[in-house]
Amino acid sequence: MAKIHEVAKAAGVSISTVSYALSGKRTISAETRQRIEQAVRELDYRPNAGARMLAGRRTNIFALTEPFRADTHAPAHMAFVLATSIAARRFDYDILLLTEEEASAGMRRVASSGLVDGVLVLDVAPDDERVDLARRISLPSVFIGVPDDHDGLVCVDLDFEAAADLAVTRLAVLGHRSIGLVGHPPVAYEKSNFPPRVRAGFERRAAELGIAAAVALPDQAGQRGAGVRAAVRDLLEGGATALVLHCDDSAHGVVLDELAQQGRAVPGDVSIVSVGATFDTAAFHPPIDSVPLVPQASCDLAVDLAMRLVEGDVVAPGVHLIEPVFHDHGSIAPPP
Amino acid sequence: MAKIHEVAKAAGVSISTVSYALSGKRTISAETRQRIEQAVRELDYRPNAGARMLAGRRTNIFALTEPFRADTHAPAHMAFVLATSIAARRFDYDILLLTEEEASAGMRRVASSGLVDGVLVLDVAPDDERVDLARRISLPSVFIGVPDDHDGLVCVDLDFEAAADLAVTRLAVLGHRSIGLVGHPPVAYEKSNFPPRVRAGFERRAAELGIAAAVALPDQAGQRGAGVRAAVRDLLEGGATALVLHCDDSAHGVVLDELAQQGRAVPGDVSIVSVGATFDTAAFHPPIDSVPLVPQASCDLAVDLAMRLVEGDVVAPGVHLIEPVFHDHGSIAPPP
DNA sequence: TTGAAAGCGATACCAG
DNA sequence: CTGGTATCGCTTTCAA
Repeated sequence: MAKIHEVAKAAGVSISTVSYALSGKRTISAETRQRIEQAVRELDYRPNAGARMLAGRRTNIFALTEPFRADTHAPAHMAFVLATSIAARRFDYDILLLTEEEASAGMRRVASSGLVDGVLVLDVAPDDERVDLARRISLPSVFIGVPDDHDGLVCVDLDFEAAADLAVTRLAVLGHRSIGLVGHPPVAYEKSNFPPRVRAGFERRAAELGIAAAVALPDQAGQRGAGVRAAVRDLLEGGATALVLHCDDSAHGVVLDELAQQGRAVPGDVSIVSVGATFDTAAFHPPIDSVPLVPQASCDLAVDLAMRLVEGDVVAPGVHLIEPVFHDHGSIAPPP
Repeated sequence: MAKIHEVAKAAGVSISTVSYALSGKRTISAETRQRIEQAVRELDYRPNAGARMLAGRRTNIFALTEPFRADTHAPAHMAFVLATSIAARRFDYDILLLTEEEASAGMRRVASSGLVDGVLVLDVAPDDERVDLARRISLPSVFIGVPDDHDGLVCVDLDFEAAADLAVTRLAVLGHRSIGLVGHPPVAYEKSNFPPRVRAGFERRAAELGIAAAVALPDQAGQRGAGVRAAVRDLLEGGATALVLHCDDSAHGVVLDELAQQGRAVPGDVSIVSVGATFDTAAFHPPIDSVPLVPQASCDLAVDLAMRLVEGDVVAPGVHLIEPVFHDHGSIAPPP
């Protein structure tokens, strides 16, 4: 709990010199800087957060709003929270949590109390009420995800269309002429933003390449993945030699299990590519090729943009798309 | 972004009166209070967080340290984070997230920078490194969970022994004389704190009542819950007429599925009670009686204690146990 | 390259 | 019951 005053005295300089030495906002002679750094170390000095917030223009805190919705997938969500925190720490920023009701009311609160420098918006819904709020408050905000109405907002997301495109292209290059998509349950195509984008990219690219494209949106409510199993059978009977998966963790497992039960080898008989997964597709047996949604990539970019906004730099509003990357784990091959 | 000065002017009083009116630390005439409250509302005034931290003795922020361990169960963890946040808001406190490496280093950092008033420790391991840290820093801290060495620390947790005791007692009252425990995988009994406590409570109470008690700690690595299924078969063949479950979500499902396959009815042929679950056991088919671990209960108590510590009140160090509650969903009955 | 001093916006003590 | 004001610890402008 040493104060800047004590550091200054110990180093034999003024407090303003200490402040500048620490912030680096003014050139300090190497010698002086040495003495100050040593004093800081010896006293284990850390600037008082409150004083810094009051005197400076920065709080060094970002709010993270995350309404835990009923359909929120906990592991994926946790990965994003973690990634955000890691990204923020790289700029010496902390994360303040705004959950549930507070996800909206809290945005107002922290904005007018000057508790944070900006807001990171997680778990974005198509008709998210935080869209209006973000426009109303004076704080910079960055959405991790894309609401339907995002005029003037800064959003970050994986380029899901390009991801599906990439998956289809890789399969086409190997010679596949008929590909199936195992998607989320139908409801996800109304309540979420990205499933339709995957589907669109899938269908568009297939059309461009003159490839047969079939889509199955199995309901996952069935026992033991009955819906998913039926979807797989339908797609294969329809002539598909490859499957693109855009579904959750367990559905991936069910697909592999169904193929195994049918005695079809991966990738010998059927090729598989996962799109937009946040879990580790290499952990399956066999490992599955993937064009993943990488939380750290999204959150790094989001925090970068938030920092720029805090600095007062101009940031183009709109959706900042992250380029998809293909991860090869050996689950695709030419069709039999 | 109105300031206290403007509120004072608008209400025709001094700033100290405004401050006292808001904090309630001094009696204000009803009339004056009215005018101030109106001014506050009209200007949408909120005290500046930085100024408050600097001038007052409080930051109104708690740090929440949560190292996302490899074996952290995401949904349960999320429930605790959420519950902590809700509990804190009731005292007008916010939650600052300290994740991963920062879970420890961050404790030091926020302590010496005066960013928070206290630390809530989540996801506690038996040999948690944050134990030493908590003793070293000057901030109040409350552990949600119990480390092996908790001398002088304030900890909060469900009374797992009493929970198992309660489950056994209920079954004994109905006439069961042989009960089986389906537990976590063996490794959990070394790496976690509470599984042994459930086991101990289970065995002790059974011994007291002269009831046969068998324990199975199935490995969950097997395909389709093979380990859990084998455990259920063993216990029933051993004569058990009731099962106490202390295992994860999916293992619960497997137990029910195995019983169904064996053609045994619940609770007609076999009674079942879940102990220490954080998920909704009433959602199974059939619904399962439960002595749950309720995140909100733990976190409410933890925040209560943290508040008392912040206020300077004396809080008895040691483990503050939460009394278990039995939730009846109709899955227990007299033995056949 | 460095120092002195004016705030930042509340809280809470000392008066009245 | 209400007001004036010292104070919190730092950042940053103005001077040297």
